[in-house]
Amino acid sequence: MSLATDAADKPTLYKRIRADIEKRILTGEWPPGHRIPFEHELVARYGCSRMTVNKALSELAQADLIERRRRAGSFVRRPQHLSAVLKIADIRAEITALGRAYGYELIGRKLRTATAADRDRLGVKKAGKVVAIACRHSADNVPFAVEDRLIDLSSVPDAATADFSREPPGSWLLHHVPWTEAEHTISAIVADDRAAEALDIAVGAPCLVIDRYTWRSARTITAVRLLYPGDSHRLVARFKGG
Amino acid sequence: MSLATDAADKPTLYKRIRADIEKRILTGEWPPGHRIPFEHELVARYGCSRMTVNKALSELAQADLIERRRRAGSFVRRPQHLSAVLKIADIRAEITALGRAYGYELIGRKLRTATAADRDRLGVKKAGKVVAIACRHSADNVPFAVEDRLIDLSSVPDAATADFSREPPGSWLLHHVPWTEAEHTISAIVADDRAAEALDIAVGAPCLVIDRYTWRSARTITAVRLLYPGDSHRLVARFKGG
DNA sequence: TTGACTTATATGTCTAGACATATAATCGTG
DNA sequence: CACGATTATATGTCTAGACATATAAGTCAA
Repeated sequence: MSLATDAADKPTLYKRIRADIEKRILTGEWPPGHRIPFEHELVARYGCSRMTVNKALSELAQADLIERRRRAGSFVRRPQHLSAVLKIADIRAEITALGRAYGYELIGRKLRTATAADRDRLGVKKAGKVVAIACRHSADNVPFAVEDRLIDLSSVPDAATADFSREPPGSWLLHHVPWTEAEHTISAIVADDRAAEALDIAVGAPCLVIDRYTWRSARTITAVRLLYPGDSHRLVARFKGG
Repeated sequence: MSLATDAADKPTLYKRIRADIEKRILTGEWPPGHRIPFEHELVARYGCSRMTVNKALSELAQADLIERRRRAGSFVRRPQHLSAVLKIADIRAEITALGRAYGYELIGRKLRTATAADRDRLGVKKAGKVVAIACRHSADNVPFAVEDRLIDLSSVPDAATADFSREPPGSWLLHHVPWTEAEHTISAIVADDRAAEALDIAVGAPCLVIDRYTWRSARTITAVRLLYPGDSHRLVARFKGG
């Protein structure tokens, strides 16, 4: 019987507070920039202790839905563009799932102290050790993608001794290192001599480029550039919306 | 004077507890499946109250780094698969959000009975009416993307009379038609004569292509192809792991 | 052996306080 | 008016308890 507002079942109080606020943000009732009620106001409204509303607000802040500023209050954060779920699986899994034979070839692997370019690419300031890896993935013996990767050893010490001659670094990392944030940048280029040779395509042919950066908290794990032949490969994202 | 482990500066206690645990997980000292110390053990180790370690563990759980089970304890989670939220905003909103001047130009608009090619593109069998739209988006008066769109009028009758000379069809649809499913296909091509002229780039220059199909229930709403200059435009997707 | 019941226990939620800290607003002074 | 010092206040962190709840593990009967 849904007679009352929504105290029907019985989620815990802080979850209800969180859900209430979340709903108002998502429906646009509280637009970006809107100041949500102060903790003491919510305490009064829900008749609970401050720690309870604090927990609700802290979780909303952790989820980037709101921003909290001392002395000023808590505010609805800006973004909320049209968002979609894009699944970019581990390449080995992707090819295997397509029912094609996966091939992997390690082209090069170097362990070095981070150069200025490496630090710039990883977005770190201190010069620690890194592993640079170049490799090629193929499907049914046809080049599928070339990979150029940098792994920060201060974040992933085990990568120094991992055997990447048989297991692709992407798969290895996925199974050994949890990540909290990542960023993909997708762009297009035309193949230069080196790319053309590695992918067995013509110089000047279009290539799809995916630059992926992965972090654990604020710490960089790895930066990878994947080059796909653009006319044969397609990145498909299917998702549900609202 | 970094003599101790890392109590040098002074993050709050619960953050230090969280960081300590996180580090052990990252280094592999506590592999997936490992049971981390019970709250009361951490309370003893850090000499604090249970709420403090609870906050640290709760955040690690919210970040999916650990899994907490009543009566059993807290366990290191297996690293998650790579599935991500890709944000592809409405182009007008995207450019505006960048703080650049949005420009829009309708190149052509045709209302016609669906041709075989149209039906194929929309994935429909019956020959209904469609609107074909070609337009160009610019940022600070520089071509940003060209759009080639087909709208199924049997799904969106209002589109027949909508004024697309001022409002881009993407924004119009986003605000008038709810969608339930969409699919993006991203690929790379080199510019042909027509694309080169529209985007003001050289013939043979790389272009990023996004083909987007949108449905409501099983009904096609629209199919659109967006062409971006590949060397200047980047599609950025930032997301949280899970 | 299997299933049902009981118990012990780790986490989940909550309270009513406390002090710390960053900072928006205000006040004073040059 | 400009600028530095002061103050008020909202959030940040923490405590020492409490009771709730799910469930692993043990117990006992069929």
